[in-house]
Amino acid sequence: MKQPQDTIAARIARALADRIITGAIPPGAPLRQDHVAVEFGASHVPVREAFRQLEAQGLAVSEPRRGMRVTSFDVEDLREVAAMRAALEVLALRHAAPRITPAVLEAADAANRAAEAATDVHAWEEANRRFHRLLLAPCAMPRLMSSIDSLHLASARFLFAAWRSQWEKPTDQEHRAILAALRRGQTDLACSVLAKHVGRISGRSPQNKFDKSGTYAIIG
Amino acid sequence: MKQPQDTIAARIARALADRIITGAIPPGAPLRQDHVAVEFGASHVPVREAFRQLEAQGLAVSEPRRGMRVTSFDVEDLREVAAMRAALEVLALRHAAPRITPAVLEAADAANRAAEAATDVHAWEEANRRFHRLLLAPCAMPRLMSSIDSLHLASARFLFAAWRSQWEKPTDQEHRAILAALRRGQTDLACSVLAKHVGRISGRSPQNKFDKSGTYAIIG
DNA sequence: CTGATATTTCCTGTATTCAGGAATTATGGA
DNA sequence: TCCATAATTCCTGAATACAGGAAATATCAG
Repeated sequence: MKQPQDTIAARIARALADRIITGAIPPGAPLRQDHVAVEFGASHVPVREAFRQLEAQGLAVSEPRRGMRVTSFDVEDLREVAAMRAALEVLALRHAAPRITPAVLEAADAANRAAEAATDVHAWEEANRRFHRLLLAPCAMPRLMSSIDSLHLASARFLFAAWRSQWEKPTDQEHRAILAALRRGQTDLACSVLAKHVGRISGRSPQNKFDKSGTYAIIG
Repeated sequence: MKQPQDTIAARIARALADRIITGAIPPGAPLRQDHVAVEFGASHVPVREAFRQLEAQGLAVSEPRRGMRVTSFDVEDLREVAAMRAALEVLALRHAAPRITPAVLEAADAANRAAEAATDVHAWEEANRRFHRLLLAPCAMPRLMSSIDSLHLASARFLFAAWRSQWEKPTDQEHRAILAALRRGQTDLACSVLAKHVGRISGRSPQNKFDKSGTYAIIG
């Protein structure tokens, strides 16, 4: 259960990150270190380190002498994340394309089928993220992949916030188009489809469910 | 001297980050928390938090149960940083261009003149970074700007590592071309010049001064 | 010289305590 | 009554002391 090469701070950070992403801890909520410490049966030192990790992931902000607070977001943030994802994922795909093997394409296809078979938003998100990551990872650029992962985290927050109650599964026709282009070696086409596809996420969520103040306005 | 709204951990992180970027602490060097603590007259708790901040900036890596270590880098990392900068700075400029005022252009011009008047690499780097930041900041995308800042940090590390001893000042002709294009409202031209300009940094450093193992191979 | 063991070093985490700032509540004056 | 000021309380930031454990180093026997 508990890996020895896994620090308590890292475990707390993962648990809190998951709650923030899924919306279990809402945007704007304060994170009180003593409260978290007793919940995880730890002292405040690893808790503070976990807070720093959340801060690095953009999931929380520290207001000195006033504690940590879960970050808020609005449609503008979603658009920004989408634009950054488009730019960076296209860059990654361009470098990855020559190194993508048939095995990778097959795995990505499987991930896409898993997404289309998903029955809830959580499973769909996991499969969708896996699809993107499989195609981009061959670029072998660790810093770039880490940035993309962080953006996917933010995207997932929006997804869960907007589509918690009712959620209609998208068809992911574009995923298939990307795979088809890659199979034919049409890197440019794959990149342009990917850019459009990622750009679409900022239009796919129901904007009226976010208010403009940046605070939480969710959802039945 | 000491701002009250400034935590000890943040001060330690800034001081260490500066040393790492300038090369005062070389790549691969271990960061021992107790040594840092006594040097700054602090306990190990804020030091560990500072380490996390360095980790978030990509300046150090934590090997669990073995301590922190300053990250190494090689030409491949430089190319990756350059490619990411090109992608993200073009994105930022495209959003910033319609909001750039004559005052911003004037300030950028001043920064460029300061760069050309710089007598040492440190002053040049500061002015160069200011030039880029002035033109991009009007995009009003905080996450994007923070990513670009982080990439500039990494770029500066390469710059200081490669050009510590002898350093010939570049002419920054391209900076002027970007400004001219922006003054004429030619956003596309400005973006393409910027992309080429940023891409050039990966060819401008003397590659032979980096070895392939990723360790430090610098410089008189 | 080699390999196993012992020692040391230092990272990770706990518990306790305290100082200082922020927010809230209580108090007093107009 | 209402507003401004003062007191209290809460919580973060930080220090100190200490324990457990892993890794590196030194030591010693064969």
